[in-house]
Amino acid sequence: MNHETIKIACSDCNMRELCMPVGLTDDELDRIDGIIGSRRKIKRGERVFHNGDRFTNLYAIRTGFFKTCITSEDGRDQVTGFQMAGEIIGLDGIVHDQHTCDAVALEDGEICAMPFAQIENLSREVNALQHHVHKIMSREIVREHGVMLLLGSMRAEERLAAFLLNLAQRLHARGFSQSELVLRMTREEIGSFLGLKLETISRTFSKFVDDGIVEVKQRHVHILNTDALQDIVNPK
Amino acid sequence: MNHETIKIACSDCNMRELCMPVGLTDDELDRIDGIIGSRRKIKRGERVFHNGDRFTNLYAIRTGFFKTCITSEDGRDQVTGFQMAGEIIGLDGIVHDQHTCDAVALEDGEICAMPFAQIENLSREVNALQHHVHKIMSREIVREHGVMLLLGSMRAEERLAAFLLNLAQRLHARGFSQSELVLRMTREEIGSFLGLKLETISRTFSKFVDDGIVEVKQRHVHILNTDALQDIVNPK
DNA sequence: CGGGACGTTGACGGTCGTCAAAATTAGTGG
DNA sequence: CCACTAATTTTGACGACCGTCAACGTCCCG
Repeated sequence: MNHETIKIACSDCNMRELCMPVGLTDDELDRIDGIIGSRRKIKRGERVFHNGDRFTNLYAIRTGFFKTCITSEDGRDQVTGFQMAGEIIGLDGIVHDQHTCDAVALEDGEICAMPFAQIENLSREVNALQHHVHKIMSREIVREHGVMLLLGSMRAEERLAAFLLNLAQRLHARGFSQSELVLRMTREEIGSFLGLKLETISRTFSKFVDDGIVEVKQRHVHILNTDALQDIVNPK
Repeated sequence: MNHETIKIACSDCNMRELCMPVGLTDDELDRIDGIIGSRRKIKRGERVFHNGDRFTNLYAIRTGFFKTCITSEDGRDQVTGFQMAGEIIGLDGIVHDQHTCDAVALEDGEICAMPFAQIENLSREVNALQHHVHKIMSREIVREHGVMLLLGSMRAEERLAAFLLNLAQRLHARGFSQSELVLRMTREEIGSFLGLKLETISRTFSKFVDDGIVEVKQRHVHILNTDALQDIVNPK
């Protein structure tokens, strides 16, 4: 193991409001700090975990941008999500003590490894932590319902519009601009997530530009008309 | 409330291996019995819960066949899953104390309501229950990853073949035939789940019949060639 | 027996995938 | 810093797949 690891505390982490339950006592917070095993730097392209890896940790993203993807037997690939600071990855591994997807860094970043056995131990004593873990898993289930709606019933323009609005909203919640965003993934990865081919992503971007809804320079996207995007997602 | 409710015990339930962790002591099993609030009969078409309902219970299906579906603002509908005996529904409600989908019975059945607050209480003391709850949620996340792969990358024939194999396998695990199944849902509901229109479902069934892979009489499906279905899902 | 829900089939068109080529950018090593 | 190669993106032409619309058939239940 040549990963750089640093001992760190949630209490110092500016992502705490995103990862952690609110209203903890100092004592509870200290105890949660104790289960954060290590902070690990991840380089672009590096995998946090891989399909088939033994499951031991959940990972909280401190910085950076990640994707999770599954590969079917015959080599089909599906991006199941893009994750950013404050989000938790690895929940797929619990059921069979083994990860069923890959988590890959799309840019350099840092993650906190949290041994799941310790999370279970501590959540028996800290009710807020227990409920928080349940909420995180439930949130992921609800998020995936939304993706199923997108994949099952939306057309290409609707999918891309929904995708851009979702990204912008999540970045905004982290203090970034609501209208300026930098895509950390390729057109192919967007396409894989949205169930479309990269050419369709490219064409749809071009159409949005023609319609004056966004400006696109490479991976820099400037949303000029949020309402128009919203109307595309939810045609009245 | 005019729902018929019956006090019931997990220890008597023949679905126990499916709902419950294994290796519990008698004492632990008794305590889990204690949180099963009521057994409720559900008629075909009746809703177990509805989008917007306050979340208080998870529900274990004892008998019957159910669907869960979400509706978007503009009225789009997406079936997010079909559930049968031994499966748990309601996990979507945890994150916001409110259900975000509908659960509807596709045939008469019985469910066990399990107050989630009591599940949390007891799982602080019974480790096997705690871990079981985590596994159930993780299993649902992994299942949805599979649906995303299906919706994102498969063609109509592949989707329907995967759907039939999945149903047959789950029914087989419950002691039913591996090759004979009765669909409890309409073509439209299958289509909604698979991201296809009902006409496409009907046409694809017809094609499978022409190819000698299945026999279809209404909702009765006889799988004649499982390998052929498998080859459709996973073309080599 | 009649009405309504459900299912099947056909014709046609639109959306998006496929294939190909060119343009632009990023990455690498000299 | 520059040259060169690989990776990514854009755009076009064409066709396949599936959606839409319509008509008809079947089953179920009162």
